[in-house]
Amino acid sequence: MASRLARPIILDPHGGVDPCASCEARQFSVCNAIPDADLVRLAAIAVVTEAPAGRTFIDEGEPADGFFNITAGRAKLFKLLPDGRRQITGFVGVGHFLGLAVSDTYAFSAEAIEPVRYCRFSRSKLRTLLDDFPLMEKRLLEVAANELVAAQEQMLLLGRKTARERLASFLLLQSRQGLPCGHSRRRFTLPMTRGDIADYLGLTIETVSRTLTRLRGERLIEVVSQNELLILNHHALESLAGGLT
Amino acid sequence: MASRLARPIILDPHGGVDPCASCEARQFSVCNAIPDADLVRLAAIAVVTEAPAGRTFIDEGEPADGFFNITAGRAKLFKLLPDGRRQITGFVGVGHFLGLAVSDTYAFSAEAIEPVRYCRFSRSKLRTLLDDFPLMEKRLLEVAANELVAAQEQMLLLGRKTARERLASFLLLQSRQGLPCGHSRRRFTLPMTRGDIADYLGLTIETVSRTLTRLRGERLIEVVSQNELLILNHHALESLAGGLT
DNA sequence: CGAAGGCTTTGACACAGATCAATGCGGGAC
DNA sequence: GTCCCGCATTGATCTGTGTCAAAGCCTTCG
Repeated sequence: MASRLARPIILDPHGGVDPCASCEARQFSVCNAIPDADLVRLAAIAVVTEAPAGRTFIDEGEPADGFFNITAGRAKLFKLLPDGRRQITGFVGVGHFLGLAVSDTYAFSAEAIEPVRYCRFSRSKLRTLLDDFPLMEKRLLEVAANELVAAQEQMLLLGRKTARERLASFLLLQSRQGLPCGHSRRRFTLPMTRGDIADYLGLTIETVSRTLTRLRGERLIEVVSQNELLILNHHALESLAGGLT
Repeated sequence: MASRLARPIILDPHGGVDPCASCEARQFSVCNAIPDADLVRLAAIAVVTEAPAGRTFIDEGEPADGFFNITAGRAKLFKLLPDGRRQITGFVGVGHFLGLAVSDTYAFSAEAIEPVRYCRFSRSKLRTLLDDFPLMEKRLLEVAANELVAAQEQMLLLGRKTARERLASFLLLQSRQGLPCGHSRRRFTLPMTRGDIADYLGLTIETVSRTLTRLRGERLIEVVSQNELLILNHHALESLAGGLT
């Protein structure tokens, strides 16, 4: 992961290779709605930026002057209450588009979990681009609709599932979202801390830890290392996640 | 309300008045993206339907062959777990567009709270219409983005707020969404039952009831009748909803 | 009018998960 | 190696909210 980020950034506005054409995130992103021939236009308005792990690169409440497209690494999105209580609303990775909200301030914050690289688009320039490429707007609508479905699923989890059910749901989600290539999907990495998991599931660190221990005791999972995990009984985990027992 | 619904439906595919042109929901809806001159096309593909209070008119998991646009009444959207636990993901009213999800089955169910009237569009016909009116697609994207923001706010509520904070947030939301005309915004109606409120806030009926009683005791609200409510101390309610104390 | 049934309120008690408090562990600096 | 230091685990206890149970109170309907 770190080695991928260590490569020099190849954005070069004054000619040379078109960075968007060689972007490895393009296939996962709404950018793929822009035809190859027009990628220069996309590249012209994209500002590539990097954020080290732990850096907050979107601040809830700040003026929302830009949109973001993650091209490397993973980040967490969250909202805070004044006393510090935190709800993580999602973990996002390569290809994820951020900042859709039609509002003048960001509705959430974003913090890099791993070193992150992203393209930043100004609101007005993206607007113009979208007007010229309605297909991209269609893709954005698709993406938004899918996120809405995921958000409703998460509301069900937060409002009605028990701690065990939440963990089961979360682990299955992570196993599905695991790095697209490599890893058998039964074995995968959790790039986030227990605290992040707790804030995503509406629990405390201790409950997450205890629940994982219990799932391990029941032979549903195996905790290979602190952030590597193996699913032993996929079927039982699915039942649990679905609310049976 | 009932009298409004008792009016005859004026949809008449073989000529006569254009029903969409005279639709009172149009101003609140994405339909307003269709220019007046083309409303006939919209009317041609809309099937007007009514559902009495209590009727479930969208079933989670069923093939998603249609999209819906509410033109009268209020409905609740929800997801169920196999053992009956229910999470209400939202209350929707006039102008609300349902069924965005890019999936072949519905991700949630919808049930009328009051008598509801809606326009139903088949997936393919709406697709064609959207291709011809990109402005409507833009409006849909806006709507979806706003719903996403609301969904994230609800995740914060469900994952991190206390019962009192949830009720305060809910009451303020309802006072804002109260019927656009009439009512002073301090006084408003709750068209849903305590059970619905509980399932929306991730609580039980008893906790909702007790918490309302307590807020009443603290003179933050007044419960005029079972489903009519008056906000006495808006400021204190805002603080509570925001997580202060 | 009075009976009936559904919704709401109130009370007593239970429990899942939070809080408080050690202790354990693993990876980086040197 | 070994000293840190942050994260994770485990234990003991507490508590907000759930559960169970019993009234209360509208609204409908005969």
